[in-house]
Amino acid sequence: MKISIGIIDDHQLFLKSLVLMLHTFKKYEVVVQATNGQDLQNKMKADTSIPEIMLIDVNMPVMDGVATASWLNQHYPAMKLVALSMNDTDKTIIEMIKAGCCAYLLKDTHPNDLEKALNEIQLKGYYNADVSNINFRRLLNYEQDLIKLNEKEKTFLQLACSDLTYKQIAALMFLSERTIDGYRESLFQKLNVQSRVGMALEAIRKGFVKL
Amino acid sequence: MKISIGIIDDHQLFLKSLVLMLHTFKKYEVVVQATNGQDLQNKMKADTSIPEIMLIDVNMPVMDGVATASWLNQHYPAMKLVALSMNDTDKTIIEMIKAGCCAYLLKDTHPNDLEKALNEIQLKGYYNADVSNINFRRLLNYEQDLIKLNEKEKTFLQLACSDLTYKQIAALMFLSERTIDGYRESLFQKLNVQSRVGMALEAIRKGFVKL
DNA sequence: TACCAACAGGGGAAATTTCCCGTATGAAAA
DNA sequence: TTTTCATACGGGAAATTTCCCCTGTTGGTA
Repeated sequence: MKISIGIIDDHQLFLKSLVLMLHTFKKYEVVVQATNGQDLQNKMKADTSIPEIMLIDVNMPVMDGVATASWLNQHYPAMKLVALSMNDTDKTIIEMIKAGCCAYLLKDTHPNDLEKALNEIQLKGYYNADVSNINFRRLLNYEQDLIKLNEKEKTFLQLACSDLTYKQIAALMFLSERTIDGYRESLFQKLNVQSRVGMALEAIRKGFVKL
Repeated sequence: MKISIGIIDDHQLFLKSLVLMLHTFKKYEVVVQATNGQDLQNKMKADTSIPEIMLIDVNMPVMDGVATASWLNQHYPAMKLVALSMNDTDKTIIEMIKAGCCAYLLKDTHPNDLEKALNEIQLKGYYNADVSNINFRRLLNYEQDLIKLNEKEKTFLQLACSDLTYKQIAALMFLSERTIDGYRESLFQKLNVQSRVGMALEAIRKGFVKL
């Protein structure tokens, strides 16, 4: 009896290629393919075949990796979720783990390592990726230097990443310039920067603000 | 006689999977695989098998897609170069074409389309990707709104994307604050922004400065 | 030779950002 | 009930950014 696998990735070429690759691993069989979380939900409804292991790409349109992993974790708690990503700098690593993934693999891992990882997941229920691949120190330190922002701060940060002056931002948020000043100071401290430019850049790096 | 193909992609999993996929296309055969331009150069030196078509990933460490395509175009002018990328918003599309690529494919194209594209490239020497896949308007307008920066401006822009003050930047560039002021004004105009924050953000969006 | 375009720089001023100081209010905790 | 804490706000000032106007040099080029 082969072990059933599901794959979710928005890149058709990668998705289909990976399916081919998994078929060369004699023990495994791909039973579900989807290009995003939404797509998967539809296919899981229609099709009754529930894979034992699900490979999930982190970056996807429509319904991303974290949301998909959370959903799967809730509806199919027994399913082993594996996150697939391009770059380990991504702050979503920890979020994928929190969302219920038992393994994290980079797309530049060797096929042999993928097979090994799958075996280990099947056997032990989890897989610790190669230390050389993922920056574990960052991962472990992540929680403690995880910066928490409240809604107002997030709104302010979003608006600060633009050509707007603080006065304009204050007007948009229906707050006094002084109050905005307080948020700025708080963000400077949390992000460890000395200027608005630094703040904007750091906001993007940390993923608080997109593009 | 099969048509020989080369593939360059830093993601092992994708690379190897793609090789498998190409082997399912009966007419094609992968003769060279590399994880970046540098790697390819070494392999091309050692190995005498020169592929007719080369698939090149745009985003790679060490030696990126554009540099690799240029090098191949110079040293193997007869080789048909195909750019592979994740996102069509990338400004490197036009650069890949300029570097000598005769086709541009997104990684979320369907395998069937890849095969069609390869056939067409083999036949006609080039391939026009599906209009629905690539934003051609952007591509066509690209040249005219391509922003040209001289070296000093690039250096300044890079330094401006930080916590540094203009005074500090001036010192680092061995220029007067007034001169820096001129560069700032020039960049504001070219990037169509009103503030340093906007400039930094736009610099990142346009790819002049890496995150 | 005179003109033009580019680059480098100076003085000054208004707008904005950054950083002090301190106050008030309401909710939660001691 | 007093204390603590988070949030909202104000005045003022220094630093920085932004925007004017104007000078000089250099290297083509008409």
